[in-house]
Amino acid sequence: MQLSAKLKYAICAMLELGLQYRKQFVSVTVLAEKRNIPGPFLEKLLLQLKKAGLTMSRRGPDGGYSLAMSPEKIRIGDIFTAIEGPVNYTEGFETQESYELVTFFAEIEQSVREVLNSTTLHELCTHARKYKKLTQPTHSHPFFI
Amino acid sequence: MQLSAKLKYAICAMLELGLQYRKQFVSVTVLAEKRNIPGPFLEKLLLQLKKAGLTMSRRGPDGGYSLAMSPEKIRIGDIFTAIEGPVNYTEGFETQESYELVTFFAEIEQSVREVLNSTTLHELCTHARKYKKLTQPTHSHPFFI
DNA sequence: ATTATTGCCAACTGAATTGGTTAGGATTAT
DNA sequence: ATAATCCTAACCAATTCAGTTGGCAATAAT
Repeated sequence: MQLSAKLKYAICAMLELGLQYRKQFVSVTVLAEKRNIPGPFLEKLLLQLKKAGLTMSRRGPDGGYSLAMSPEKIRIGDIFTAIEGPVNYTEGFETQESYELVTFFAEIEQSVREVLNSTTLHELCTHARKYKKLTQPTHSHPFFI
Repeated sequence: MQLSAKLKYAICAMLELGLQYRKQFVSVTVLAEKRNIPGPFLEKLLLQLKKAGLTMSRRGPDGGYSLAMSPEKIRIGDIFTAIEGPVNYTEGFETQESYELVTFFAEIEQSVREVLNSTTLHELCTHARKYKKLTQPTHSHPFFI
């Protein structure tokens, strides 16, 4: 039971866009190289995220993608939903003489939703920045080379 | 983001076996008809559940499947794992220059595990019995036909 | 105006997975 | 013996996954 590559790529890309928020548009090529994602594939994902209202874009030189809103307003669950469709655990049980399970799985579904919606992209970015500081602490200053 | 038919079938079947626990072995055919699942397909699932140690079986006339242990000891997560493999949300992030996300998704993974492991098959059976009583309350006694 | 740079869009592809079926063999109660 | 059952392997069509290819549309800089 693993996450799809699609979803992982999407989350990586959104994280990177979150870290670059309000700086400039990031081109697909740069994003793809930075996070080691196949370019044309990432392109489709960013477009999908755009249609879901999570990213925006500009064409032409120095164009690229950016978040459509501040990282505080984007939850991990939003990315999930944009890529994999809405969480729906109950569908299908009705047809199998197992109505009992519908109400039950509705609860599990709700729990999963809460887990995915309990974290924003902003928190993920904070986590990532802290991580970066920990792993690359000695940023040598030009004077001390 | 839906559950696979496989998983739904497996849970329906396990629920039915839970309701019949300690009564008799239930044949694949009967189970399949009762829960409206394609027979040969269900057969494979029950075998898979057996290999995971959740069901046991007996061949020959009056043979069939039964739970390998009491419903109290079987968690929904166990059925998930038997069918879909272990929950693993972190794999793949290491290779994408996104180590930051590993620790993060390990937490989400843990939350999902807890949700799935917080309920036993026994509770599901209790829920189902209650549901049955509510929907089929007037079980007409032979004397009063 | 031209050109280079970007995003946008549709079609295609190979491999894997899903959701099954078919056919036959092994075991066991009667 | 035989009928009922599980066990095993092979097969199948359709869909999804994980991409690639190729061309069009917009835009900034010259």
